Amino acid sequence: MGKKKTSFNISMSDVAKLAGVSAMTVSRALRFPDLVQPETLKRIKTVVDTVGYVPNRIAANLSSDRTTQIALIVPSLGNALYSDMIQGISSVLQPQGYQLMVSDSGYSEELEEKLISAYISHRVCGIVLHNTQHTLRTRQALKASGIPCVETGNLQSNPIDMNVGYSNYKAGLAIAEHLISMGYSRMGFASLEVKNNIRLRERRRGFIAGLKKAGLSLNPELIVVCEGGLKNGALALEKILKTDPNVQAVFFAGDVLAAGAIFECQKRGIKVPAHLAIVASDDNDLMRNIIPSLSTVHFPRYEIGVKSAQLILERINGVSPKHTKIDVGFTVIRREST
Amino acid sequence: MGKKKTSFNISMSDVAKLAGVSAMTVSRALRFPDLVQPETLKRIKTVVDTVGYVPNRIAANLSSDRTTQIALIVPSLGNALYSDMIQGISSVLQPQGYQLMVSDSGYSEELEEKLISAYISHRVCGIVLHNTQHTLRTRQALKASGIPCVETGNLQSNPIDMNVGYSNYKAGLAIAEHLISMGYSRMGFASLEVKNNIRLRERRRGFIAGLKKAGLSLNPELIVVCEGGLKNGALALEKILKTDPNVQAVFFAGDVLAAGAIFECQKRGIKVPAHLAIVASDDNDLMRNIIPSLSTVHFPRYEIGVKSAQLILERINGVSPKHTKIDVGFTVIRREST
DNA sequence: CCCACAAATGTTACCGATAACATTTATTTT
DNA sequence: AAAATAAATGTTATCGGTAACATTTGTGGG
Repeated sequence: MGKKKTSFNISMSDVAKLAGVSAMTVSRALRFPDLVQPETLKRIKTVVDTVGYVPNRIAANLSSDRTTQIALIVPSLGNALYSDMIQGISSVLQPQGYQLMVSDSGYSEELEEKLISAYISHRVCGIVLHNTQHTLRTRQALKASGIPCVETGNLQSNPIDMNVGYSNYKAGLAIAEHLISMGYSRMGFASLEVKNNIRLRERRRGFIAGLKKAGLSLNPELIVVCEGGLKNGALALEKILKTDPNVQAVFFAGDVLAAGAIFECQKRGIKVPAHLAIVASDDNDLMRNIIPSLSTVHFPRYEIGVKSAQLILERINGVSPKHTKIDVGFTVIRREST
Repeated sequence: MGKKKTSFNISMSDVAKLAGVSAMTVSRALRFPDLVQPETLKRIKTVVDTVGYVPNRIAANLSSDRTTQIALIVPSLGNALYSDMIQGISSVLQPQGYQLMVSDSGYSEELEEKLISAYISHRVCGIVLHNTQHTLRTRQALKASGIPCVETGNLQSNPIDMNVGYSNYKAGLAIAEHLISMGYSRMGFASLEVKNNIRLRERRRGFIAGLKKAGLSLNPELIVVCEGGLKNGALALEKILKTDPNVQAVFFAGDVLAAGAIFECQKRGIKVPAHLAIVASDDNDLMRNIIPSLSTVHFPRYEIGVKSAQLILERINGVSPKHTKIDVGFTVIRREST
């Protein structure tokens, strides 16, 4: 067992002794003060404060077989996108006394598997996975664990458990329709590598479908794949213009790329949208304020966070949520760039 | 005790029974495979895999009185700045089998206190606090807990425990020197509210000191305080120009503000740096790629993360770090905006 | 003044792992 | 081959709380 000389910590029974009560009464005093006589309560609180007792939640968790920790895994904390969702989750969890733990999978399915395994091992009471792909073993382990799990972002056809998000396909389609309605017909598309990235694939698929619906097609050479970063947005634009100098509108499926493209246009003196229209697919502060401001698709990320947290809490409280797959939709916002 | 009907989980002794060994051997098989005979090991592993056993780390933590979780609290996850540091921390922790848990204090000392209290309660084995102020009780609780703690960002005169960062004062001073060396003398300064924000206060103090050293002074009316966001950077610039249309250079102590100012200059047709020079104080992708690209101070955030994690691991391993206060320095990077 | 019943507190067993020590089995030394 | 040493596994007590049940104390009704 843990016979350790370390731990010069005060335990609950130490507090109990000092207050002249049993450990159980201390436990009650801390969790259900109403069940303890006011004077006893006061005595206990005094002891707790003076000795600086901090309950050992590990022991509590083990004994009660429940925790108040909820895990969130995002592909990269470097992307401020997730911030809104985190705020949304926290806004629900915080008041209920649950803690959120955030991890970064670095876009790696293997790392994600490790993280999730660790979280299951820690018996977290809920898991939120944002826009990630999962290994088969991850899916199985999560299902077997019975831990409430929400996948956010792209709406899945076969979610592990619950799903809150939007249809990237429809978003792509809506972008196409928007550009078409503005009178553009000669289009380009740029994004990060779509392999292993459902949401980008879906957006692209939707975009192409939207064009087709209007009798237009997308020249395959104008479908550009590039690395992330502002620089690469510029490079993607360059590539597209080289392939077809007469392209009228480009959909950058990624906010950073679009911003990079805008900067490149500034450099080259290309007027946006007079010479070239540009749309991005994630709304943020930069999209709104860059010059020209960028037309984008806006996803209600805060709401996604709220809904996800609510679903998990319902599950924890033994309620079966009516809907375990929630489409929060999106909005196409037209700004100066189209 | 926790006599609960829930938990239809497989425990270690279940695995032991199935494998025909004692629980202790299973425990060893999982943690020190070398101590277990190969065939026994194989038998155990087979059982583990087939029943999908996931060790209960809560129990392990309680028994061994140690955890492998390290907490990081940042003021806002909305700021991508922290990402580099997080990567740095993870790069050290990951290979050693430690997990990082990130929380957002929302710039609130009270929330931070709660979070830290929860982390102490969870007996995390290390805590990293980035650029936050702390309540007295937080400081006391942390000290009493004995948990290794690193404050990152601004170098403190009286850290709670350990400290990895840079001098914001020196950074401000360096910015002043840079601008002076470029021949500017009529300066402005803009930042978020400095109250409760040591690092901004320090940068400003350094900046003013740098000017004074060169016999220059900063018109107090040209010290502007504003809210965050691109928009407000623009507003701050507007305010400064209104107060003194002949100002030559403005130091925006905050990357987002500086970018907002650049956009405003574009809008107004103000040539940067010909008409007005602009410097920012945190380097990132946007600073590098915005047009004109922004001169900034670059802080080695990844390295801060690495160093912090190393310090904590040394402590955990019983090594007393030689230096518990590390100055990682910074670099002034001149780009097109000055 | 006794009994029923609620309020306040205590007792006990145990959550699921592990450290320390004990025991058995295999291997080597003299 | 007996003794000494190492390798492999088992036994026991326990980490610090909590659920369930037991007990004591307090209250009101008849």
